[in-house]
Amino acid sequence: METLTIGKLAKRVGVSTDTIRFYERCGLIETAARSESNYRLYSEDDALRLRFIRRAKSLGFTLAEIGELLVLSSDPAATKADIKARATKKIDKIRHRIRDLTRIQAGLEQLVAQCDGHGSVDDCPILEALSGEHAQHNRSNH
Amino acid sequence: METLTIGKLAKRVGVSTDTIRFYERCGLIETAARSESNYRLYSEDDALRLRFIRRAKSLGFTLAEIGELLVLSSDPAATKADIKARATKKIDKIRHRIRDLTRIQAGLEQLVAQCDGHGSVDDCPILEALSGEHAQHNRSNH
DNA sequence: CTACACATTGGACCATGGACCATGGTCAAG
DNA sequence: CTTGACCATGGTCCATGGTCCAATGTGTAG
Repeated sequence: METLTIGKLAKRVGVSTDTIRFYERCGLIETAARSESNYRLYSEDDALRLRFIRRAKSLGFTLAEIGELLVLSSDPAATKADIKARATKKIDKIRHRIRDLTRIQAGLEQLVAQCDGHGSVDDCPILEALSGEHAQHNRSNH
Repeated sequence: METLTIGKLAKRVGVSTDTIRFYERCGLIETAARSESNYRLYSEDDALRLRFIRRAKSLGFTLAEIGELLVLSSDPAATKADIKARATKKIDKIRHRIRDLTRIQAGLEQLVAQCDGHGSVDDCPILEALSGEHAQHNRSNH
């Protein structure tokens, strides 16, 4: 089996060497084997694992969630239902976030629609709305 | 004019005293006047300004952006177009973020749809997709 | 042999928006 | 006078996902 130094692995996968060491510190990848001169040695399996992380990240999973997925993926007692539940939960979170953003967008659009965009800011309807003429635009989100 | 200590102001507006001091450090609110005993002293105007910040935040503006809005709002040379441009730019950013999230959501939904949710993770289509059937011709297993 | 590229470590730093802490001064009530 | 609530400062810490750094060792090409 071909062994890779951290730099080769990084290039092959498309991440930085710092990122690989960071993932190792986080426990996302196992502590690598070492050469005589204490260099980390990797295999193609490690490249696969890093690509897995990259793809999961692009689907919105956090590193912590990816860690869970990786644990499950090598747990003989884990079920497809476990994985599916994680993905479904993530979808729910994203849906929620989209709803929040959509509400915010609507609020801003309403303000923008009220502003003709001419003249000084003295009577800007956007600023007036923020200054709280009608002070009860309640329930902040985060 | 009634003067408020930081605690009273915080309660009135619904933020913490830490938050008010933090905003002062950031330059979002002016350095407060001080009492003989070095206590910060605030007026109703400060309460208005803090509420402005609270509302703008709930509309998705960052503190830096809110700072700009506040500068514009007291700049005689500023125009409604300036404010409107800020709001429109923010809408664009939000729209973009929503598009990203929607794409991610669609990707996840597609994966979830492929998984029947029964049995061990050995042949989980979600994990298989993340493991990169696209990127690698060689699916070694043993 | 001499460069130069690459590897190692631990730690500091980035943005964001505050929360929390210790230590010490101030103020009002009882 | 004492107690407890409030205020001051400057500092650290949180999550997130890394990046950058210095000092030092190693591998390789010319």
